[in-house]
Amino acid sequence: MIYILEDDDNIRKLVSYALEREGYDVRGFDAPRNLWEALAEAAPELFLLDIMLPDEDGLSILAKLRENPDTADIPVVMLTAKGSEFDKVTGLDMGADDYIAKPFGMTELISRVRAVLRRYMKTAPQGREYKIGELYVDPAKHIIEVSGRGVELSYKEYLLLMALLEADGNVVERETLLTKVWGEYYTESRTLDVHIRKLRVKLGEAGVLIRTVKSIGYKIGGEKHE
Amino acid sequence: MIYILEDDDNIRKLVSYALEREGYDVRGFDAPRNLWEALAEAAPELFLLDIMLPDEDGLSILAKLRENPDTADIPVVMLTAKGSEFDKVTGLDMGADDYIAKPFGMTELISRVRAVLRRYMKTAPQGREYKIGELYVDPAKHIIEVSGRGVELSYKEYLLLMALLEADGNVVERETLLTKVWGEYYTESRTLDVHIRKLRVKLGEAGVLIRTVKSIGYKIGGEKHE
DNA sequence: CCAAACATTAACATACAATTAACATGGTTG
DNA sequence: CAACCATGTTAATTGTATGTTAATGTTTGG
Repeated sequence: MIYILEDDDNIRKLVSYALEREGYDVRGFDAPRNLWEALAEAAPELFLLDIMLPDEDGLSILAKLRENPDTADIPVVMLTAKGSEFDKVTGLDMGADDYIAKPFGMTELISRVRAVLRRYMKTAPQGREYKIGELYVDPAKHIIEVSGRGVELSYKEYLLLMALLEADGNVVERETLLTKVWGEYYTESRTLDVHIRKLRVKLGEAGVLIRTVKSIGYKIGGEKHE
Repeated sequence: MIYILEDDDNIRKLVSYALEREGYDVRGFDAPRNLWEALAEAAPELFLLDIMLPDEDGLSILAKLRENPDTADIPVVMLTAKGSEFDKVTGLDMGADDYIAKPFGMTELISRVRAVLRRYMKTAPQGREYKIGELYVDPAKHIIEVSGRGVELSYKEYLLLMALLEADGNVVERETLLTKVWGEYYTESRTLDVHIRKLRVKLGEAGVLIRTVKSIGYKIGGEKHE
């Protein structure tokens, strides 16, 4: 999702249209207050900010975005009608990730947006971590810890644990676990139970987090049902 | 240190002078081969590349820089005499971090260079060195040391180590390592294992830093999280 | 053009993970 | 309360990924 703040209706619509054709979700705003309202709901992946606006100028908005930890790391591209270098310098040094001088072509806009997003993707944190009681799991680093002590899991045990963690406390049906860990074609046997057991044993004190939901499947942590 | 590759003496000297006044160390090159020679010694923090050059064009140089793990992460700003959007797009999509269309003002140049460097600082606060336990690696100077003693690695061993280091402790899948080190078309064999082994042996006491994550791949470094 | 360094492959070793079978337990239900 | 059924448990067997070594190709630099 890209948020664009631009008071000129023509430019805003043109830009929105161009970006949407590229597959981006776009939401346009003609005044800062609408932007702030939308931000309360959800943050975008990128901002396009006009530097010249009726009431509040683009640079002070940029500053506010950088102050707020929720938006500080979201890339910002400034749109400026003034061609003077002074504005460019100021904008860049305030922490904008790029700027585009009007009038600009849509091809240029798109390539800039893409470039900024690509740079950002490289640094964005991908693998989230899980913490449930004494259990800590970092999938990206393949680290599993219970009370700070590392635990070594085999591949299937790991897949099983991940399947449960990803469900976020919801019950995962036996069949779902079997397909997720063993693939589409599994043969019914005690295999799942045996692996659940080994997982519980290896997790030690955190083993009790894995709960049996009889006749349905298993869940991890919390108290949620279905 | 900034390296600038630009065949026009006037422009090169002008740019060098402007950047030096800002406190940057600058080294100018009028032909690619001189640049490659200098790169064998030490890598810069940023490249300024002219897109139009006598023998080898700037884009192919950009491509070569991106291929080499020593320079792949160094920001590149393209200088272009052609104003057409096509060139800009191409340059950006090749992985340039910014471009500047000639004729450009020195103020703009400096602000762009500063912006790119600032962005880069955010993502690479370590300054392109790696230290993990007794292992020290400086890709820019191509130095690998274990407990202060220099270690000589072959090319593939080096690529392998870099692929692991760049992942920053995250697990790198076998397949990823194979494509990163051996290219898109590799044949499955024990090659990866053999190279991992040679790496571990050459790294001596630091060899244990490379950890096998069975059924997934390898990772380098510790277990800590906070 | 040869020697050395390096990369790859093959063949085998090893460790340990996955599966299965056989049996145990424990709770539910009529 | 007894039969039933789902799950737990254990241990033996089978299977597989990776480690290791040595031989064989392949570059490269003098």
